[in-house]
Amino acid sequence: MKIKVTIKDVAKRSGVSISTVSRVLNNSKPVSPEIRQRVLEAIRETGYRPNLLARGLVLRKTNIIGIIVPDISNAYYSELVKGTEEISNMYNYSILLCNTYGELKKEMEYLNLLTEKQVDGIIFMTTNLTEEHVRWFKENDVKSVFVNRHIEGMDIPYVSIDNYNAAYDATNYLIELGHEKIAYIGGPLSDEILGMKRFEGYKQALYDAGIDFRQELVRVSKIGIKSGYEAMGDILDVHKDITAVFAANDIMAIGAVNCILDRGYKIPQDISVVGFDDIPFASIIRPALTTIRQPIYDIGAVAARMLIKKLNGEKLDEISVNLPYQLIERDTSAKAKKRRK
Amino acid sequence: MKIKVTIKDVAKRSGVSISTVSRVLNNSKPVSPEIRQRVLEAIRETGYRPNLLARGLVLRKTNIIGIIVPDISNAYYSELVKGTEEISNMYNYSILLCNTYGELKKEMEYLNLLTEKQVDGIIFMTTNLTEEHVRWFKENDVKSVFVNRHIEGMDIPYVSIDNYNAAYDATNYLIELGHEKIAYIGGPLSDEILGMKRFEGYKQALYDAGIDFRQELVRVSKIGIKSGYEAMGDILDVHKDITAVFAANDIMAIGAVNCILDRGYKIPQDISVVGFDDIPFASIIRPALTTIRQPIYDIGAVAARMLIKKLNGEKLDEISVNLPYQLIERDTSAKAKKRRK
DNA sequence: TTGAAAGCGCTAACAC
DNA sequence: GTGTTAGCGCTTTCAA
Repeated sequence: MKIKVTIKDVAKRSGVSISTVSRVLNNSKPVSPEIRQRVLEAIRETGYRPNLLARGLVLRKTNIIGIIVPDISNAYYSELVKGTEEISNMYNYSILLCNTYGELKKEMEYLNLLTEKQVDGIIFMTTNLTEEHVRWFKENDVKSVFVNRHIEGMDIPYVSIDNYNAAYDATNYLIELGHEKIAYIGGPLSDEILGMKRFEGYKQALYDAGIDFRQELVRVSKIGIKSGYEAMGDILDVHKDITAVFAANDIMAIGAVNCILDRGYKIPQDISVVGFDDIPFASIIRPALTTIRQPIYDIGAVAARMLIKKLNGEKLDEISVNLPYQLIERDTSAKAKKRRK
Repeated sequence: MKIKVTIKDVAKRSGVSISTVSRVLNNSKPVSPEIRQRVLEAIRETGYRPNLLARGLVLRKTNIIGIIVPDISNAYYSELVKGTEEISNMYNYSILLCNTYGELKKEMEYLNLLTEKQVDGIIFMTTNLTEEHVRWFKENDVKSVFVNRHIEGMDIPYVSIDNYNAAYDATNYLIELGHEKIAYIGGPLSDEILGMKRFEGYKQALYDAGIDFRQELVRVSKIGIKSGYEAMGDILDVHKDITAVFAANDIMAIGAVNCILDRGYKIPQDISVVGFDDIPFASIIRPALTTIRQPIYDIGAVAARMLIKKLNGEKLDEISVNLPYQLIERDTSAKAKKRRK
């Protein structure tokens, strides 16, 4: 076990005071060239590494950003975390990763833990923003940025996409292909985005096109391939004549695709499917999935950038950012066979 | 901006010394019930939260584990990180996430950064273990655990699976199905696992079955769906009569599957495909991929558990652990049409 | 059982 | 330009 070498050792070895060492370390004040040289040499010889913990204690700054996600093994979140990680690293911040399984209890624990660990800021993601969250963020003024969620009336920035309009566009795309019986598969209603926003976009598009909304054509369940599969099955059991389905995310959409295929229907000839997110696998599965592309990596990157600006006391141009989305036409969607009446 | 409340404030408010507060906080020494009560109350009233940074400085313990991965957006690594995160959290450790893109430079930077941040230990993953890594780990005695890689002659524990035998079994499975012309698609040779171990298992299985190894049937490239697709294409251009292919991981296998399908062959009737890893999407794509299942989550969990034992000074039962793997038969593999001679 | 004081490794006034 | 010193918020001797 080597003994840790500290700033004192470097000071002693180079025959200067610790403040001088600190100065060359941080370039915080001028130091004469010869002394700087001596110090640098001593650092090299001793293999000195500054203790960032100690520095953090006096500077009240850890250069650590906490990131709270429901499920890091979910392609959506891992891509997003990658974005935050890269940007953070660029600005000399590290990422403390917290996985919550979407459980409120864990989320609250992590929120508290992160503040105790003195992280400089928090990037927060949850599927279900509750009163308890709101209260916490009101009581604890930790610099934070939200992703995909938003607390009304608080100045916590957030980054997302316009889920309502994106869902509207996706549905409308199917309508323009001539589809009328368009099923909807979504997340639980407790989920503001996957349960509500996208559902509303779907309904509005139907409405604007003069198509009656029919509750029998929608299935809502927890998010997952299997639920997507089952939801599709439930609908197909009763409504064999649907010609299209819009799923609130790719995971559910892929489940739906598998179900449709397993039942012997052809995609897109018999049934068109449109997903949401454009996770990497959307383009890989066959048939490749038509979907709404979210700039997932960018969302993470922008969230990190906004947080860092906040940490630097810079003014944010906008408190909330909606990044552009895009409809990606691939192989699961086609014109409806029967003409629209 | 609220002013941070410190242990001093709590002490003042409850009319005791900071040492007493510290004692009730940590249960480190007996404190009389009345005083304990007073202190607890003061803590509640002030909303005091211990500063873990300061505690870490004196205890020389941050309860943070650094984890270094090539690509967090890769399903394999994100699942693995999930395993470490969960176990770490159970034992009161947090995860500092470092994404390297497999670049040596970034890996070294992170290694240094993590030690400066005083993490208690490091879980290290790389695709290509170099001399520089070895040197670093020799010079810095940071408690670490390796995943899937191993430094010969050092007592750094690692956890993995037996890649050689798993690849052997996968290949042998195809042989037993009657296949003889079995192509191999793998990672770069610089990659100890995806380039070497699995390749050798493949060759040995061929050898043991009396099948001549043919270099023309192997393609090696960087890891990715696209490379898998292209590698498969290259082979198919020349050798239209192969009846099976073993890919060194699922990503490449999925690329290969898509290529085979795009060229109008049927899977598994014309060509069987076996992958490696059993990433979540292996069971989702159609046809579902036959593959070797690695207990990915468990690998991460075990790595974390081992590291934490090390941090506690507990003796490890084994310095290196190979977790069990399993061949999962799904829909991309079937008996060869022509009988083996 | 409690308090005073030293010190973890560092930065930043403040003096010189 | 350089050194001395007072903390940052906490734990832990050491005395009382």
